[in-house]
Amino acid sequence: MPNAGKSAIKTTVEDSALVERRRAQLTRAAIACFSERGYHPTTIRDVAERADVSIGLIYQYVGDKEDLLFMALQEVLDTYKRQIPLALDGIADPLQRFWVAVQAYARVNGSTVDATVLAYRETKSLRKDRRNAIMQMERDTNELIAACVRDCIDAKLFEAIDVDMFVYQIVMFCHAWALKAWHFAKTMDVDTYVERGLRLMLRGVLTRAGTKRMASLEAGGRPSG
Amino acid sequence: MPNAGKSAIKTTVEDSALVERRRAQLTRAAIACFSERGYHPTTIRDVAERADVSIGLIYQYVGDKEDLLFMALQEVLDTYKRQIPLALDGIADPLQRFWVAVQAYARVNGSTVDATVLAYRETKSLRKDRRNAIMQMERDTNELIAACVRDCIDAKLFEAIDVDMFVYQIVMFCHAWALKAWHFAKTMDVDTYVERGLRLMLRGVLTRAGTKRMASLEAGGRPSG
Amino acid sequence: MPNAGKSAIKTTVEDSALVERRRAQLTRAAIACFSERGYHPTTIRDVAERADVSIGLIYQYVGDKEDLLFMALQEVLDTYKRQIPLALDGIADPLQRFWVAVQAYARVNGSTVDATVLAYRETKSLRKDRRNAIMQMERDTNELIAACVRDCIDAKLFEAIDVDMFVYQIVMFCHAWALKAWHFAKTMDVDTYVERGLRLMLRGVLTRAGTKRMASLEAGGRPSG
Amino acid sequence: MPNAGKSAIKTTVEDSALVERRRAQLTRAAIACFSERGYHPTTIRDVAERADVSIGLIYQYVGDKEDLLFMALQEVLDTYKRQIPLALDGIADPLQRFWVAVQAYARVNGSTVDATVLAYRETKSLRKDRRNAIMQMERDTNELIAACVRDCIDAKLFEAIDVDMFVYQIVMFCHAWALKAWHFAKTMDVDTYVERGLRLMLRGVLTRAGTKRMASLEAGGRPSG
DNA sequence: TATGAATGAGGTTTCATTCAT
DNA sequence: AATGAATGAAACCTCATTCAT
Repeated sequence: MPNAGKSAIKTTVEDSALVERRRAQLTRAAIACFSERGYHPTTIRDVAERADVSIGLIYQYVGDKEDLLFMALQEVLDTYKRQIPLALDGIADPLQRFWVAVQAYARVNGSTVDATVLAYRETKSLRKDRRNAIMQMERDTNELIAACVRDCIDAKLFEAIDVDMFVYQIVMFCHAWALKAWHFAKTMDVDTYVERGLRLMLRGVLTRAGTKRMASLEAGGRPSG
Repeated sequence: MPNAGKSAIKTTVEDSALVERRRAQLTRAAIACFSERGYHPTTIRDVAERADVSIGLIYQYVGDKEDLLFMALQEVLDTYKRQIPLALDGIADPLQRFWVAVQAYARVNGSTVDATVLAYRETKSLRKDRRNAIMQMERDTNELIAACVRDCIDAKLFEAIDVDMFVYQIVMFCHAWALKAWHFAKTMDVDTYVERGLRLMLRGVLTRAGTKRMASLEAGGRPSG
Repeated sequence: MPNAGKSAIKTTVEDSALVERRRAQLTRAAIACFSERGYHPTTIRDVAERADVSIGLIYQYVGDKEDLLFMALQEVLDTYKRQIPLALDGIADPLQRFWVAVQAYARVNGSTVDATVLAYRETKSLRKDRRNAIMQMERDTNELIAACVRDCIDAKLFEAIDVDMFVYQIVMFCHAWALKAWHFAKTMDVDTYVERGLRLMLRGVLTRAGTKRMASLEAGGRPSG
Repeated sequence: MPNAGKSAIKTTVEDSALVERRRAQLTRAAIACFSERGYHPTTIRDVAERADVSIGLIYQYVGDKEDLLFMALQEVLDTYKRQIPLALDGIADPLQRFWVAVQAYARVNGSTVDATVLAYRETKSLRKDRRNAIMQMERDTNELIAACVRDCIDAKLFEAIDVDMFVYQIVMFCHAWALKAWHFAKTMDVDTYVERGLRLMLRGVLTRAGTKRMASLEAGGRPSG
């Protein structure tokens, strides 16, 4: 069940299916606009035009402009929470699960570079309670990866490393693709980025067993793009 | 020489020492305001009050509000460029130089968390040419660290790793301290953060010689606070 | 025949009994809303919710928002025109008729303080022709009292006073109960107010015969609450 | 010292003489606009144009639109508090003082009919605390007249009547000139109105001594326009 | 050089009214 | 006949910028 925080936002419309649909429409438009120009410079009129609705309509589904930002950020964070489990589905090997999870994370990043940057830029523009809600969603996502790391350690594929720190390094590494797109995007694609990056990060993390397993996975073909 | 971009910004004042002094004053105020509330929500009046000058005065040293942002971001980026060489001064051992450089970088971060976040949030609010100038400053700083890495490789203390990727991982790791302060700052201080983080990142990077050298450095006492 | 101004208001509904019923329902809601918050701050939605109908329905019985105000004010003024004759029914003595008429007037006031204030506040919000219609209704009501006064003069119970002025003083006195409710309502009820006020106003108006008649009425018991 | 309540209103302008002057200018414009069309239908632009200033300027001397209303109502009420003492200056005879006070009250009314109506219509549009402040000002003014009444009673010129009630009847009588201008203004001027009205109201209030004094005053010429 | 009052374009938000269902 | 989602004009208010002193 995505969108746990849908609760708070005001609407004057009663048909809840319609509310769902319109909100999705507005969220899409908001992400596009905010990503392009930033939250503050974007006007409600911009969002209305992008969503191809009237200005008035927006205020039937949303209390104020900040709600649009909240919806946008929720959607961005939610995408991770949806995509990672999806990518993991059916995969059993811990090392492969780890790799696939990171790859999924980075791919979401890669496909929505602007949205990721948006999350970095504008989370602070939210009221405190909403900022906390967004941060909790981020923690939830990180936990998906942390679980994979712990499984690798339990399976003796990873050394007994500092999990929290390692997860954050991985997450930051993924975000870096978006945040420093102007540096990386010119020279490689996301999958190459993940490949090169993980290879570097795993050097000191894989056990001997882990290294072997990795080799066999590569022989069998790691899931690529 | 700080303020490489001195060129562009308009002023009606002729005494260039005065311009220098006022600009520094305004930059300080701007960094404080923008860090606190963000660029767009901050008003010129806010900056004027923080700098304890009149609104009119600002426009004698600055063409428009964006100039203040540019000056602020320049100053933030400049701090790295000043602090890292300062910290390296007098140190010869490549491994120690590397460590000290990263530490200096992270410490600047730690002492100006808000300013670092500011750079992430608001660089996009600049006009293209200025955005490029800021990004170039970031590349220059990264190069300071890259040089240390290459020296370590040349000295056979580091394996022949992917330098560019490694530097970015380190830089992102440092920034993470500011960007994810809400996660880390509760549980440790910057130096501990650097310690734990680098230890993890260096696991697969140090050569056998590098590992030994590291041990001896630790015995002799790594530079602390 | 209430609703003399039935003419003007637009409707798309043909069943005239239904129109009557719905209009009454809307008028009640409008009086309540407008009294509470004033005409302009009240929204059509407010009225719709109070009347427990949809917004769209309102526009099937009413041309625009101003119609609601007109209906509301008509209803308020109409109440006087209905209540005074009702109270006078069966009473023959001129002095008692006068007293009862004033009392009835004041009681309507007392029971609908907000509505009376509404009439004072918002009559000006009407278009000229409607404003005139409302003022005519007020004159009609005043005439009901003026007739009582003239009867008292003809019966030598009142001196030959300035009738017009006297009627206005009485009417204003009654309205004052509503307009200055914050002053009077704390210390007495309407009937006491009328009692104290009329006693004062009649001091110089009653003839010797009038004074005697008053005394005998009081002995026999004036109609109270 | 008029305008005890000037305190609360926000301004960004420091020169307090200028604030005083601008506020007076805005208040004049506000009274004119609000009287003409009512508070809600009047736009800030209307006031700005009437005062011949920019919209922005208004918000340097006033926090919001409601402040304009408050200032306007204060000014209206203040006029009474200034004019009555002015008219009483130098007059000693209690009966004449009473007459002159009522006359002054009614004249203010007469010269600012719209403003008086404004006070009736729009006091409710104020926030509670300000509404109270305005009502207190009204009570203060009433007290000026009440004092005259009490002096007349003490001097045995008035019977020992219900002072509070009498004062309210007089005040309402004066207001009626404005509130029912459409009725009275056609047939007489204010002074005639006061003359006819007071003559009626005083019939039962004057003592025998009071009646004599009144006659002698009239012989000597009551203060007219 | 320094000040701060003045300007007005433009942003967010509301709400009377319409109209397809 | 009844509903309520959709519209968009127009209101309030902010704030970057100017300019007379």
